Amino acid sequence: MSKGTYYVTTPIYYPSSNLHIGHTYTTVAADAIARFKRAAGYDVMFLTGTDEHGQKIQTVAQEKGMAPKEYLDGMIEGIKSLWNTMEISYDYFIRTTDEDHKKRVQAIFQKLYDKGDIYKGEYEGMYCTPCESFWTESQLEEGKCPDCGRPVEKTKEEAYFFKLSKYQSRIRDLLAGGDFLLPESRANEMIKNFIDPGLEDLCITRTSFDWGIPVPFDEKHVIYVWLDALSNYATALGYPEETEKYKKYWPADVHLVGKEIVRFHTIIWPAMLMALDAPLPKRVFGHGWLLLDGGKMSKSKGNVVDPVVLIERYGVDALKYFLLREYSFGSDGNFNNEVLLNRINSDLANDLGNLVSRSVAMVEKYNGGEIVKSQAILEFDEDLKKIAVSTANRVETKMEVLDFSNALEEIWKFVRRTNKYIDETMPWALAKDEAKKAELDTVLYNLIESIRIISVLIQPFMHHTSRGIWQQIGLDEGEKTVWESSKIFGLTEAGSMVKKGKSLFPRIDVKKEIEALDALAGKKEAPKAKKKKSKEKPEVTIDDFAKLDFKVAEIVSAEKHPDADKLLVLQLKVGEESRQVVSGIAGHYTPDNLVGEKVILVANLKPVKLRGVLSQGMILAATSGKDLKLVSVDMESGATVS
RNA sequence: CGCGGGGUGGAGCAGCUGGCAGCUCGUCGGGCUCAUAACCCGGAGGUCGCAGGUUCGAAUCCUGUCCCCGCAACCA
Repeated sequence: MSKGTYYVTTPIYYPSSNLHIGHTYTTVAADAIARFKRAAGYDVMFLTGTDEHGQKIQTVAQEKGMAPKEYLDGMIEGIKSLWNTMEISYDYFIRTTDEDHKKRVQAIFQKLYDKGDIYKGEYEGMYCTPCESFWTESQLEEGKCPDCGRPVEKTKEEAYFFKLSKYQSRIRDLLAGGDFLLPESRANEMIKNFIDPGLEDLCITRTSFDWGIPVPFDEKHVIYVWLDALSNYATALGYPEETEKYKKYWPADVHLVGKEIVRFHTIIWPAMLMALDAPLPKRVFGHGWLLLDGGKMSKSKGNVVDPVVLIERYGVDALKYFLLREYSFGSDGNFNNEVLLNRINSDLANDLGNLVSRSVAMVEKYNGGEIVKSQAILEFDEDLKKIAVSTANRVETKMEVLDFSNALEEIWKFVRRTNKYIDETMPWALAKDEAKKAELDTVLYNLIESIRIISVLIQPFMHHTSRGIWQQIGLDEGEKTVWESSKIFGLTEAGSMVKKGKSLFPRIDVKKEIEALDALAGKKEAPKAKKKKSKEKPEVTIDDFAKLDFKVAEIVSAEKHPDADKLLVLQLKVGEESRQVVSGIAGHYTPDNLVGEKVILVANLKPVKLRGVLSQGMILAATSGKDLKLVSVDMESGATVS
């Protein structure tokens, strides 16, 4: 009976804080695929889980005064309960702290090492001694440790490397080749940005923290994120053991990932598998982000949308429908409450909910709730039936390429067609004429049958609603609710009884709800703002301060830096002395209106070259959000400031 | 000339393997009264960022140009 197997995954999420709507988005999409494929007769494996190692987890747990595992157990309980609430039909939930995962990662590491694709080398990075942390150049904030604000030093440590470079040309072929990575534009991005400039071997272990899986033969090293995390897709099936499950489901049919981690899934992960001589996943889909007011959602901006609030108010199915219907899966989309509420009202309340409500009401009113089959045929029937039985095929076509939005749109075309059928046949008019009883019966039958088909079609996306509909139209889950039954018109049995129930989707007062949601968001932001202040810099003594030499300087001339957008090159006069300073204020000041300005210079800062131009010191400016103003003072050039 | 995405009726988007410019919301007018003030029909509204080119024909292909947004770089 089974058409074959289908293995779909979400990324494993990093539980350093609560999940937001972006995580929900990926997971809801994966769930829809899983349910759709199951309905279509596949033996489906749907995997999700959490990535639980790394320094950040260790730190967060420490801040809360907990052991990492204790902290994680709480977080994972929360995540599982969220997926539970959302009726996410995952088959397995992997945690990278699972003992069997750890064992398997070690086995993979060993295998790669034996093969010669892992070697010992030296990792060079910026090290903050007090925090015992390595940082990459880009993680540094103003050249200082992003955690404590203290200076870092370039330091080397022993580490293991994976020979990523060895697989460069094979990876390039893979990405250039076709539909391994969708949407296609992302493949170009990978090739041009990362592969063509040359892949570097990947550092895969650390000694600077210990919350991770130890290297099997060298315990002071722990395996760093990628080898550990990416392996989950295979270890969840038992790999590297050739278990039944592994043989059955590997390779994965699709990895769903957000665009920010496409790189790891389409370069590092395939390279690892190549090194292991394991089959590659068939496809990686890099979906877009949900943006908030046009910007990226981030915890630091405090603009994260909490799915739980939305579910409590509008229900799981409404949120799922919205996420899948509103956005093109491959591109970024703008999230906002008004769009959400309007979509719920128009598609779910007005079109679908109201269709069920009015149809069931008519069967009750005109036929005492009983569905009667009659021989009468109306001129509108044929068109309705044609659309009814052909919608499933169109949905299948769209789902094949993960086009959720248009898959749902196809179903809704049918929903609207059914609403139109009511207007065309005017059952209330037929009901007034005894002679038209047979026609009325046909109309009511066709309505309920159409609703049955709709309920089957929406099952992969909103199975809760499907059940609600079955209750109202007197249908039991069974052969009349399986996917294939949506391709046949006429399965509803004569004599079955309908019963009006609660509204499937009550209409929402958009204006009121937006106010309510804003109020909720407002309350939540207040405590968040306080938290941010904890990021103040450490206390200093007057001696520390006295080390700095501040002077008033006059800007003599200013021009744009030849090779940088955001930099201006300033010539300053400090008393009798001249200085050249490069400053990152091009976004806020034009060279012209700077000349003659008197600003404050940090005069004894070590000179550096910025994009090739010498900078002897820095000038002070105040910033708030996107605003920036130079600190200026009306004092003679050369005056000291303290 | 770092990489990439985008600029289509009031809003949000689709179309982009070239062939009368489409969808949802909003708006205006009409119909209906079974239904969750819902449903159905119709109208108004776009020189598809701008300028060239290829073509019988371009939103769709090519060239140039302007603007927006990510990433990268850089912000002493």
